[in-house]
Amino acid sequence: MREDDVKPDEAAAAPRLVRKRDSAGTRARILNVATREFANKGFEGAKTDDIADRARINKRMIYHYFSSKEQLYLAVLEAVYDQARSAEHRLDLERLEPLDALARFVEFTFDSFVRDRTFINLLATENRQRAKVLKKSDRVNTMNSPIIAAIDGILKAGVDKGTIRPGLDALQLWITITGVCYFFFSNIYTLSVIFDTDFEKPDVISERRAHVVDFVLRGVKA
Amino acid sequence: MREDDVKPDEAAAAPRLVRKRDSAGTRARILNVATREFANKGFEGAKTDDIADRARINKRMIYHYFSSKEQLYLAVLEAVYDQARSAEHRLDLERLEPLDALARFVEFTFDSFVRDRTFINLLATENRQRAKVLKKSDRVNTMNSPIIAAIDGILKAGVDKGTIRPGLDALQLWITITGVCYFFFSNIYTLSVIFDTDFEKPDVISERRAHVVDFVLRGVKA
Amino acid sequence: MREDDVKPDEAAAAPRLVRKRDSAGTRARILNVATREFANKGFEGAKTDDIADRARINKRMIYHYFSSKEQLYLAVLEAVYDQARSAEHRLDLERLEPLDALARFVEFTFDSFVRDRTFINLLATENRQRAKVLKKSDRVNTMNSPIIAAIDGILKAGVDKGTIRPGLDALQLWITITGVCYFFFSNIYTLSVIFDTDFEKPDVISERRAHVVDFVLRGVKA
Amino acid sequence: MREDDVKPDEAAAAPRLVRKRDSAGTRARILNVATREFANKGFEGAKTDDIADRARINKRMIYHYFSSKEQLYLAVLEAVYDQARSAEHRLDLERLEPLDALARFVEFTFDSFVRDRTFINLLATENRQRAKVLKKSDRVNTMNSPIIAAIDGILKAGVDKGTIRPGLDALQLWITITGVCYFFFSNIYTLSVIFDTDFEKPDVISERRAHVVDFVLRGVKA
DNA sequence: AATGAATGAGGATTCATTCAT
DNA sequence: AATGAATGAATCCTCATTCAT
Repeated sequence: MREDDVKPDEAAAAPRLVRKRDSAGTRARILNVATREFANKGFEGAKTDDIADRARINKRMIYHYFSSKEQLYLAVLEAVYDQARSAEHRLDLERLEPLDALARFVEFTFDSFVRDRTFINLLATENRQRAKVLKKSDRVNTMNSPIIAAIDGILKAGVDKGTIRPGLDALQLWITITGVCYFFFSNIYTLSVIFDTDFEKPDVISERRAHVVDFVLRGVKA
Repeated sequence: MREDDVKPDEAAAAPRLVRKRDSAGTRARILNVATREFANKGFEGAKTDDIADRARINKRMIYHYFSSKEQLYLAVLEAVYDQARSAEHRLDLERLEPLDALARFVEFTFDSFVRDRTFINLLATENRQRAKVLKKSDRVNTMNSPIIAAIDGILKAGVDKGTIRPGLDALQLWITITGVCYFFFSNIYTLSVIFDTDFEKPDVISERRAHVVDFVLRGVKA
Repeated sequence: MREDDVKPDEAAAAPRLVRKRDSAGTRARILNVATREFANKGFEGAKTDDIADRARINKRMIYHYFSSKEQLYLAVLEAVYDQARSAEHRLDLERLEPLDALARFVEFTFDSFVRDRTFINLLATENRQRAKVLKKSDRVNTMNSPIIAAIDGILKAGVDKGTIRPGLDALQLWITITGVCYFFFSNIYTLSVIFDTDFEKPDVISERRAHVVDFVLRGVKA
Repeated sequence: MREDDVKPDEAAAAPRLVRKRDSAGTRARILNVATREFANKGFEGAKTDDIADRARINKRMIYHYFSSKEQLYLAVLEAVYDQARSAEHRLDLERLEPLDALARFVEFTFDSFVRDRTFINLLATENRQRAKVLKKSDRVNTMNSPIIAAIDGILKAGVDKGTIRPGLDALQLWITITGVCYFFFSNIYTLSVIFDTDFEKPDVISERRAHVVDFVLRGVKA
């Protein structure tokens, strides 16, 4: 039972002979490759040998920079949460009309999964092991508060303007929006089998996108 | 990195010396234990040794009845889909008013995850490996059509009666409902860390349940 | 590293439902299949499961009739030696002119390997394990004396008639004749690779046959 | 059914604690031990665990240096063919009179099997599996051409000088010479049982040797 | 900083054989 | 006579990690 092998990494492959004692580069290359490996194969399925091979570094370097497979995996999780948060940060929702801001957030969330399911895969792995590793992070928690605060602001503004119904909780809404986007992608392979359809086709995806935006706005409007 | 071990299986433990040559029983016991193992540890993380120990059978029997770890895992997937489908079947939504029927379906979906996250865990594993194994099943696909047909019937009835807005697609709605319930549970561990809250507490869960039912009905009403 | 699988046995396949409690038939079928299995895969490579499957009998029957894998293997060896001896017996060399008799024996030996390499394969296996099993037979030894006696008679007659040179030992000659035929077939696969030729082609075989007969007669003539 | 165990390897035993990180040495030791194991037990009968134990290396090293049991076995085959070829090379037959050269080649072939039956045993195994592994070698084929060319030269010279009869084919003669020596050793255990004699006794062996040389020369002389 | 060699504890799977009917 | 269930000891191979340089 072997996963489809990830292709050799072009970005990583390049500076083979040139590079010598490039601390930051080596570390970054390990992290990049490890992110893909853990996302594609899960924690147990990812092999340190493969990561070393694909990163074109000596296996010993993994331990030099990250101490253990688990620590490397945690570094991957933290990096990926960082990226997600800073992408949200760049959204700049405050300047939009409340309903437009929500629509944009839904689209942003949905599209982020269209581009890349790395985050979803890592979270699947981490939840299967009950967040055992993520719990050990001292950087990750409260990382998501800004987006909840932003949504809270939008809701309040919308209620004030009469465009959004009162009584909505920002955290619940965030979970709902994320979930309604997330599930389609997190389960896209089994859904494709069960419904005997290829859910990855662009038109299926854009149909889904339209439904999600419409549905969320419906549920939120005054 | 070892998962918290599943507790020894009481059901399985009982008839140690009494049982002899109980074909159906042995098979069933393997399947039960394997379901929990694969759900708790994923495909790679589950160990045939552990399954054999916990099922209190000789390891060789796994191969006698299921040929390989992968086939055993597929049998688990099929069994679990079967159960899900027959639970849906018992719902008997047709007799209710359209909006009530939808509410009941949402509650049923949500509650099924409250009781048992086995299905969620297995799907997480299976999606991480791109449904590689599920694809090989010749029993699973189209298994879910009945529920889509049922929802379609509800939507049509609701539109006729003027209680449900027109233009909704049954499959999209099913994905939305399932997703809005599913994500909360599939990601409950990482969410708990990120938001520094215990999302498993009963009052958090029932708050979430109320929100979901309310939100779906809002999105559906005429 | 899996051997080319032997095809399902038509002879054995037939009387599936008809046969019931056919002691001699069951035993014979096991022996037939086992002969092929041991010849094709060696002692270690032959699997009792496969033998049972191909003989279409319950695995337990092997133990019923033959006690163990090793005993079954010994029965195969004995049967195969029996057949070889009785084929030699039918040769009836005494009535021919000494040189013709030798020529005929060479051809017979050579042709017996063309038809069937079962014997060669079994002997290869048995010699690799230093005749450990054959030693345990109380039927096999001295089985080959008749042919040596026959050759001895031929040599003496030929010397008397002046057609065969004196000083030849019957046993040495038997080994030489057998060896000169045997080696070509026992090593036909590696020879084919080493010399990059297909030694199994009919014309290659008949060229070899002519050489062998010619060479032996040359070595023997007065 | 366990083969007589090979005695612990003195050569390998020595530098237990001293040796550290000796790449070439480790590889060579594995290859040596594996050669004996495969020769004594065949491919299926040889156990990687035993090889590791006897080579006094960690089992993992076998896979480090040779990737798999089959690759290790192929390396053994190639090494053994290499040795055979270079021994032939050292023979330097060209300087001798044609008949003496052939006599010497026969004696050399015979004696090589007296010293060591490793090669015979490995070929027995490999032929039983139809040269499946040897076929995969890209180094082995055409390895034996030099000796055929040498014999061809001898035959031509002998014919020219009138000491060797015309019409002999070098390849056929090589097969005949090899076979006439080989069979006695490849089947020495079963022959000993069948003829109830110990064919390994020195005087039996030298009697055989004299016969073979005499017989080949007879078959070749003008 | 970087490397290749080395390790020990598993991991899935196979196998000849025996048990209970 | 015949069967399917059950067993325990191997067997090849893998993996995260450490050693020596």
